[in-house]
Amino acid sequence: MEAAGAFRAKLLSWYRNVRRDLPWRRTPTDPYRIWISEIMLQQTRVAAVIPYYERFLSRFPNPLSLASAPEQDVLAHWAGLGYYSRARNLQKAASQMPGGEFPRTYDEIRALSGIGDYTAAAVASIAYGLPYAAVDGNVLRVIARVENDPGDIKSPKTRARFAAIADELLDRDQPGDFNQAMMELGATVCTPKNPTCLLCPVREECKGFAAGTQNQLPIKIRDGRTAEVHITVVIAERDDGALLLRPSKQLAGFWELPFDLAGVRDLERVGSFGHQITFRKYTCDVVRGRVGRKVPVGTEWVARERLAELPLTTISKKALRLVDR
DNA sequence: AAGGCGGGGTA
DNA sequence: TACCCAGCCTT
Repeated sequence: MEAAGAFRAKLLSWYRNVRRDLPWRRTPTDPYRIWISEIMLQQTRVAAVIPYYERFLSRFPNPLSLASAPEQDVLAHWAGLGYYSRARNLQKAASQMPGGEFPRTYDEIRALSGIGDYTAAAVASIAYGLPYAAVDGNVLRVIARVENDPGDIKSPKTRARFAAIADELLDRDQPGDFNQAMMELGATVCTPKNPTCLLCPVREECKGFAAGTQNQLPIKIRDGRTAEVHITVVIAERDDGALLLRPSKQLAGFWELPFDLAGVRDLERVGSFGHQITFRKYTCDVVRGRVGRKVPVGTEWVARERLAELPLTTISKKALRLVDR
């Protein structure tokens, strides 16, 4: 099975077994109720939301009742949840629905006040089965680990890359369950600290687990601070002198020695060095090893003669300098 | 691209 | 204490 297919199948099967019984999961086709739950869940834990959810919905059961209520009344039902602009936007959005009819397309949903990319995708996929990947903090973390991608998740570039990956992984036949499964995984297994990888349904397709880097992912660079990243650079040389390389994800157009690579045999430690680039401080261990007849995905053998013509990243050059070539 | 917006749980 | 959380909006 294709890699994304295996990932989907395992994740969804796991989700059906372990999914928590949450109030909003009992009315999965009601866009209004899903919307309310998604807004409440923004930056707010499930446990904190539950008591508010039922209370709010019995007082404001549909868009019309919400739109016509006094703002004070809406705020009173929100008091304690925080981020009160959410409540104001909720009411504003309700008044943006003609006749109290909840919009039926992603673009219309996305245009409502207080709804961004994440919430629009969540509501569209869960309530209507539309194929949009919902990418929240959980999903960013899961993808960083599954892909073993050290990109800074604060940067729009990285987010765009992760969103594209989420879109590829998405199960287009059951996008709602898939999105919830990704978030459930992030919330219960692939947690920020001490993820329980031994209980993870997609451990075998996780490059971060294979490389042992899951605990330092995702990378989140903070203001004025540098993130320390530890990588293991692999030098694999073929008998004819060809070197195992891959295109760099960070530095488009450049090639690099693979690092944090699974499935390398006969490891021999070569040395280590430090490298600082913008806000990232790398500690690089360098190893020499052998790979199987089939090279790891994304890598390829590059003949010695071609090496001089290729732009190599500085980290790769420093690593190669450590061996006698 | 950066800052503001709440409150609570967790290591 | 610091981080983190089913983010979004404004500047």
